[in-house]
Amino acid sequence: MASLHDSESKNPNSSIYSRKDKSLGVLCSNFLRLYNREGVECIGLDNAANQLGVERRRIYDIVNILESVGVLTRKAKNQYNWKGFTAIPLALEVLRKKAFTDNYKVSHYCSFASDGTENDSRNSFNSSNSNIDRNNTKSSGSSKSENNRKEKSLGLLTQNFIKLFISSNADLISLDTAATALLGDVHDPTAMRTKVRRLYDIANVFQSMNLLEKVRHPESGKPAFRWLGVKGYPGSKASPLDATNSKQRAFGTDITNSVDLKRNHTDSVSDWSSKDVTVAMHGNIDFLKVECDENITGQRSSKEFVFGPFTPATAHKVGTSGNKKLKLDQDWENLADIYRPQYRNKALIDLLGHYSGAWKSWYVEAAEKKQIKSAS
DNA sequence: CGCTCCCGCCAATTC
DNA sequence: GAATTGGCGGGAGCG
Repeated sequence: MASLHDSESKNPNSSIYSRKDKSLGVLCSNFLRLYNREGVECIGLDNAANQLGVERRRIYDIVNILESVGVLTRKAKNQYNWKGFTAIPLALEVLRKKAFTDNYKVSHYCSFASDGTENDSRNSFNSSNSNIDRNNTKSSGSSKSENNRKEKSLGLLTQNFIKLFISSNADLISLDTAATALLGDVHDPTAMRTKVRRLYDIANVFQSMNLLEKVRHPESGKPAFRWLGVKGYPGSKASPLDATNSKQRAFGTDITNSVDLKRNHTDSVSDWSSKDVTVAMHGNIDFLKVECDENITGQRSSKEFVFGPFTPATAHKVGTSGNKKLKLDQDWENLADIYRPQYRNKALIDLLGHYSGAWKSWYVEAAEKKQIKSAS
């Protein structure tokens, strides 16, 4: 039904081109919509670029950001594994811990209380290694920072940006502030501009995922961002924007049982991730069904799971659980081909808005699942 | 006119 | 040495 194929006439010359239609945020939404559905496990960059109708370069942006929050993981050249949103909590939890371990002194930066305490030129923030899974610190010899490239990667920046939020008690952070903090010192206007540009990119995709919210700062009136993290709206038990059809499965069983009005920024993440999620993840596996067959142990039986609102409108039921995943890849490609979203497609845009809303309501729903349950 | 941030050049990395 | 990745910032769109 209301699918998004380009039903209308082909609309030859896309009349109204808007820069916005090409934003990373929109692209991210499309990307998510395209891959966040059951059965998806591997993503080919070429395919993605084609389906989404953008150059490869943009895919890298999206993928890098998504990877830094666990939604994807690199599998091989041109290949990524889809982990899904269920992986976000854990990723955030890890970040939170890391942030503490590394002892981010964000507040320090946020308040602009500068004092030249750091001992070296460019500072800590970036260099705070991200994932040193390699315990063998080959820090031998030159600390020359040859790995400069890596340190400046979008992925790392993304994680640091997040850390900034979850490890500080600042509710609102402007990109300038963030950039300043992330840059450590460096009073270089050029570096600053570049950093801010990147932050805009990140902020856009996070906004599309509803992890971040852009608001106007009360006084200054300047734009700033608020970290929503995994629990969308804290205090507001508010009205789920039109609970997009009831079909949505309320997210596993008990995932968010602690949501509530914690309203404490510091653990906004843990609310969703730490305890509950952990439990949920171990508790009912079927809850996270997106994974790669490779290492799957086999039975996990039925229960096709659809993650929240991004449920494909026309999803074909996998029904018989999955052994057929082998050729799923192929099917997927074909199927995707049919859709072929186009930015110019007005209908698509609308639809995306719809999904965005759905995603939002999903949060609310998760937060109130208890009530919902008793609602009957 | 200043905030956003798309676009794609081209260097670093990886096959 | 070709193909992938992806930093980077010019400069255009938009409010």
